[in-house]
Amino acid sequence: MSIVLLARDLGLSISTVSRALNGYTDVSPATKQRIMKRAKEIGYRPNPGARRLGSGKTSAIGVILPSAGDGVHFVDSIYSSLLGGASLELENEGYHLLATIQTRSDPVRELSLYENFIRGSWVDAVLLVRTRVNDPRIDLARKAHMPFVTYGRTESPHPYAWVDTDNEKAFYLTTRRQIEFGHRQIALLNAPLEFYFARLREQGYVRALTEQGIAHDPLLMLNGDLTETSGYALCRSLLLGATPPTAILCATDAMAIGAIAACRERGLVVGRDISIVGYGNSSGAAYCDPPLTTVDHKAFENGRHIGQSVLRLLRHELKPADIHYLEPVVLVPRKSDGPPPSA
Amino acid sequence: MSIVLLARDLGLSISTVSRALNGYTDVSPATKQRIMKRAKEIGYRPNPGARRLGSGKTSAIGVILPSAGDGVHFVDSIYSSLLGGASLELENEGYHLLATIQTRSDPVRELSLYENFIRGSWVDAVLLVRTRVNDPRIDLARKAHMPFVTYGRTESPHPYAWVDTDNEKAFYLTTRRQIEFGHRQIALLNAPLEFYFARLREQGYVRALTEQGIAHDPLLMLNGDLTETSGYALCRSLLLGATPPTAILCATDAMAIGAIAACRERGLVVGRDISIVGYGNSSGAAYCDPPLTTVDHKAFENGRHIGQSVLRLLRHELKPADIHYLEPVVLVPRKSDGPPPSA
DNA sequence: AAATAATACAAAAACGTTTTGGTCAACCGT
DNA sequence: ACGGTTGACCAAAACGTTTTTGTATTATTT
Repeated sequence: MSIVLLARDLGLSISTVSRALNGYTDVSPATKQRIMKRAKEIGYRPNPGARRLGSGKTSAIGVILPSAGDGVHFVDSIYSSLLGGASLELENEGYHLLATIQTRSDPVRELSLYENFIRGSWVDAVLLVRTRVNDPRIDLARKAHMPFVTYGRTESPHPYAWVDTDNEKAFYLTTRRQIEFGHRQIALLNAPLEFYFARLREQGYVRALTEQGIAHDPLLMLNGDLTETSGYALCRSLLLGATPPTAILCATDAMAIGAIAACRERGLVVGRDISIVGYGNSSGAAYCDPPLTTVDHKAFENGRHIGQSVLRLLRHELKPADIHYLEPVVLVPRKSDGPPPSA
Repeated sequence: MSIVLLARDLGLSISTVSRALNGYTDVSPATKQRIMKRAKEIGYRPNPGARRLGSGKTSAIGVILPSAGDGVHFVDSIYSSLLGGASLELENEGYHLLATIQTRSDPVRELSLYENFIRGSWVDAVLLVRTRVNDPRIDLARKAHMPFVTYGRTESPHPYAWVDTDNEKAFYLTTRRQIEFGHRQIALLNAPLEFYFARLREQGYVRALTEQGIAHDPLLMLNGDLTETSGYALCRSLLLGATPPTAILCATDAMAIGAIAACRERGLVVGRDISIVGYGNSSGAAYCDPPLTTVDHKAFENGRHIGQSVLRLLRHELKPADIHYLEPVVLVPRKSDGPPPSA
């Protein structure tokens, strides 16, 4: 099965066969054809280990998947779609994803896992998802000269390749929508602000409010993890407060579903007495009661862009500084929001 | 960084260093200590490619993740928890998951992806999840002498290592619960019967009915994919039928949520007018309206068992025939089911 | 005290590629 | 007809481990 046998079988040297298979030009088209044909017949597959040793290339892309929340043992569906898209693009070019699933969110351990991937030369590139405002992973990869693409931006002085969804716009749009409905007390159930996407969402939210001359109220800007449980708890505390909001924007559909449950518990009819908006357009969003107004952020498409970006990086087609993609979001209006009860 | 440099630095031969690092006994404890210490200081990490080439071991475990449904671009959260658990166990021993995410369910492509993993010697073992009644992956792995662990059983004449949840029991219990509530028209919204778990669930369902002298009605046994959309459509068609069921058992919580939406649309109050039961105890199940009665199948725990089983297989501690683990399920009673309206 | 066994280390081969640095012949322009 | 270029191929080195086999030295047995 080895290239040695294949070369012997063809009466050619190992190097010629290797170069033919790797698309070098110093092999005549006829010979190349012959090699390709025989390789397929014989079922030859280069040994990844040997290839790795010979060329230093691993054909693997490393990624560490964050869990959805603290103590929660599953990956946010956003990331599974994202990885699906990336995987699709990468598989086509013979790359595989080397994935570790983090069962608890732990930045320190996450970094050490990436360090292992990078320093141990396990991979040709890494995917950095769910970027933080100051993300040590960026520096780690940069210093090790390991190509990387991030999903989400960060505050780095150096240029880097990123793919992102327009989080700022998304929350600008949903906030504005609530304002136009007549809401003035609009709450934001956000992710922790250490994540850059959370900061962008807050910016979009604040911008919409400011534009309309509404002061943003810190008491209405809460942070939690991305789960239903968190959405429920946060919403509950808001409703029990002195001046409960008339609209609540959530960082994920899951949070929104939790928030809806909290409202229901208080006897509020969501969409009439109070507006709830999600984010992500998850599969469940259309089927909750009422159907959830949300934002489609096209995770799968983003994943494809990430995959393509990695490939361009590895082929040296573009420099990191020239690889940026901001996916536009689309608002998915459904029944969970509307004018405030007073209007 | 190479072992050569490390050996030279220590004034020892490469082989001694290698053997010390790999836990062989023909190195004196003192020397071993010295080597370990220096290796840590110097930050030595064996090159995975070279190790792979030298030993034939890859330190990678291959898995292909199925998407939740047709045309759906995300991984069922069951599998992400499962992989989280497996990953946890495997990382401890220095193994990584080599994962491909299937964005559409395509058994042929799935098989070819596994073939690539196996024949191309990318991995030391594979994880076969969501087994089919007749699963060609089993034969593929067996014939290639590739160690494997399945999640879910199958109809294979040969012994193999498996981990599974007690699907039969789960649906026996939920069906029985409905019968005890007084239901007689109980529908089953199942996964396609090509999946072995779907068959087991049907068996549990039928057993409970038969035990109580109730004939199972083929018209009440429907199959779909595992999404909300499918649950909605299937439930809708049941409700529009001649004799609508008074209770509906669903293969996933997502399907149940879809089913609840369909009931709501018809003006039925779930938990009072009709019973709906899910499966999986997903994070959303507790927050839908009404909170969903479901079955906790401990995907994360199962994943840990899978990881441990793989390790045992690779260490030759146990033979495949001796690795079986059936996780007990626990019913999670909530508010979505109860006595039928007539009672 | 000699024979045997155990211990601790080392030399060298093997793993299967890619890459480097050629060689040789045919073709080119002048 | 001659140096220079190009096209097609090859030999050998390199990659960094593990594994196999070998060899002193020391300990144990009889």
